[in-house]
Amino acid sequence: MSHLTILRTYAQSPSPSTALPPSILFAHSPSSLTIFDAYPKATFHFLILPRIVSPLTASDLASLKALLNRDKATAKDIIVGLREDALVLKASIEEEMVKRFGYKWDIWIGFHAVPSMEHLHLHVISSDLVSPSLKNKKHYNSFHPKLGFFLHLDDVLSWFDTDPSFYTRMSKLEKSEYEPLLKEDLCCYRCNESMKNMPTLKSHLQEEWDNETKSAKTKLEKAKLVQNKRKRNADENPTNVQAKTNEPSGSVTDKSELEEPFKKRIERDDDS
DNA sequence: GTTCTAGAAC
DNA sequence: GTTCTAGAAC
Repeated sequence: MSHLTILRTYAQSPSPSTALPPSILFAHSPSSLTIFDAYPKATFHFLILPRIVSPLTASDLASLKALLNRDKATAKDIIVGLREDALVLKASIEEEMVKRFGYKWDIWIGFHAVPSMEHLHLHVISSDLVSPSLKNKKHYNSFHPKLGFFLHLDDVLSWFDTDPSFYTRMSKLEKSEYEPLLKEDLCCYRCNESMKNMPTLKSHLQEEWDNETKSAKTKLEKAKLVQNKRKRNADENPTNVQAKTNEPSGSVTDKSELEEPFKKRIERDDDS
């Protein structure tokens, strides 16, 4: 069995849960399979595959390019379907992030412009890009969120609503246009700093993620303190909650801690 | 897609 | 001498 066609074999399976072990298959529906990427390029990395069900053929679903260059309405249906599955998956990844790491961080959903394996597959990958399987420049650049090789799902969906000539142009997905991107110099997608080589980039990505984790946890701790303080104040003075919560706290120096809940309150007022 | 390894880069 | 990349082989 060739590694290059293994995904098609999965997608053709009439009974995925009996054919595939739970170490490969994460979930499935009548229209798709969600599998663990065999060589995850981040802490969380899954693939969503559309199943080959009539009237679709393996060749319709060979790649994003193949799909976009067939019937436009069908292509949109398939991609919208994959999106729904991806959002469900994203929610369960976030739940797992909170369980295992105490906070949640970005998850990217998209296609490679030029795939290296046959059969359409949607990547759902956490933004840390910290993984032993991320080994070379091509691996990294293929997921760099601003380089152009990784096609964010919502960008691809937006092509359907632009003028037809733009859709036609984007649907070409020419190898010659995208493959050179994989050879671009290494640079951190977060801070834009250029990196000499892969080992340097990998330790930098680890650092960036560590910093993200640290500040997320600090933020959560601060929020908890504010919450506890409000609760204490309310308990001490149940008849005058409003006056207490409006007191300036004095110790909070970071404005962003206050802006976020404030913004939400404004939005709620606007909605009603 | 990965593994292996020659030779470039340091 | 060691580290690292990138192309060939699978």
